[in-house]
Amino acid sequence: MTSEANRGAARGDDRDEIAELSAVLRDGIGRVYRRFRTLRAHDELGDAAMGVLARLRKAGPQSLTELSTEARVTPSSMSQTVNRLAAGGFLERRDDPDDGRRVLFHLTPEGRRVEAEGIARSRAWFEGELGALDARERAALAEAAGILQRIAEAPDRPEA
Amino acid sequence: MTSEANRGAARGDDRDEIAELSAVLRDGIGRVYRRFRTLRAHDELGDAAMGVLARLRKAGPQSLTELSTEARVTPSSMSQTVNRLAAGGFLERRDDPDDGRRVLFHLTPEGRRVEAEGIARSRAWFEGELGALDARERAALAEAAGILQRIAEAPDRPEA
DNA sequence: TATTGTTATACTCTATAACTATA
DNA sequence: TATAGTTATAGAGTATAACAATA
Repeated sequence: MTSEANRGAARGDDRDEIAELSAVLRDGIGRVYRRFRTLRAHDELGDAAMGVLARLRKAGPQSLTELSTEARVTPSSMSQTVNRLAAGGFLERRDDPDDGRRVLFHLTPEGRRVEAEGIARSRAWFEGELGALDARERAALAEAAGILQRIAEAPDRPEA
Repeated sequence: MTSEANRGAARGDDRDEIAELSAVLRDGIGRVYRRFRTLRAHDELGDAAMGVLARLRKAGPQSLTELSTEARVTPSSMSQTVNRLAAGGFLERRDDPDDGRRVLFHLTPEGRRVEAEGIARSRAWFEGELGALDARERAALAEAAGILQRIAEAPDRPEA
């Protein structure tokens, strides 16, 4: 457990520092996330729906399983999210020609449009705030972003 | 990364860097936030409810307006959240003796207990991940946390 | 009049359980 | 049997609108 020198330390005096960092970082993340959510215009799609559209734009047509895995929600939850999107005309179902069980979800032109425009407001706000920082602060955020993405994908820890 | 250290630059070549940082950071924040949410045990309170309990512990009894302002939700939303918490016995309403319109929400012993225990699972996971980082990475996260908290509280920008 | 708080109603997002269809 | 996807139902969280009580 306490073998490695650098990584996986978390022992002795580090523990207080880590607990403090955990609390502060979690608080900051929660605040910014909720701020994004509240900056959404009233006629815009919700965050789960927007996430699906963004995923389809970035990765092309996806199956339900792929979408639910990427978003870390159950297939059932994702099925309902894509139902709302399909009802609104933002995506289409198409049967996978190679596997009769699978369904591939494709962006419609309308879906592509709202994906491009949908995050404009909160993005303008966030970019404005980031632009007001100095280069050193932005560098810290850039490094933090990479670490957060990595942590978010980490498998559950067996938790000794 | 370009040279200068003047705040509020955000012009010329910086713009691409900021747009990229915005997208990546937002993605990382969203992923970690949702990960926190899904790590919640099924019998635990939701994130809005836990946020209220945490606020009451940290800041003492609060009015509805104070709670809703701090959480950036409408007073109506917060009223419903505290209703659920009161129904579960996690907090109590007490009339403000100095202002008949106000109600102060107090933690009950049970509320204090679940607040202390409730975040244990996701905190253990997060602290485990943070403990696996090296000191330089943790320093970047610590700086990022402070910046995020500051940004989250920034007033809306007039939108140039 | 302004502020504080509430209820009624509706939508998004999520989950578990039970189900169908295909591999 | 295993995998992919769906529907039914329920609960949390949020919002707007309409309201009551107090300052």
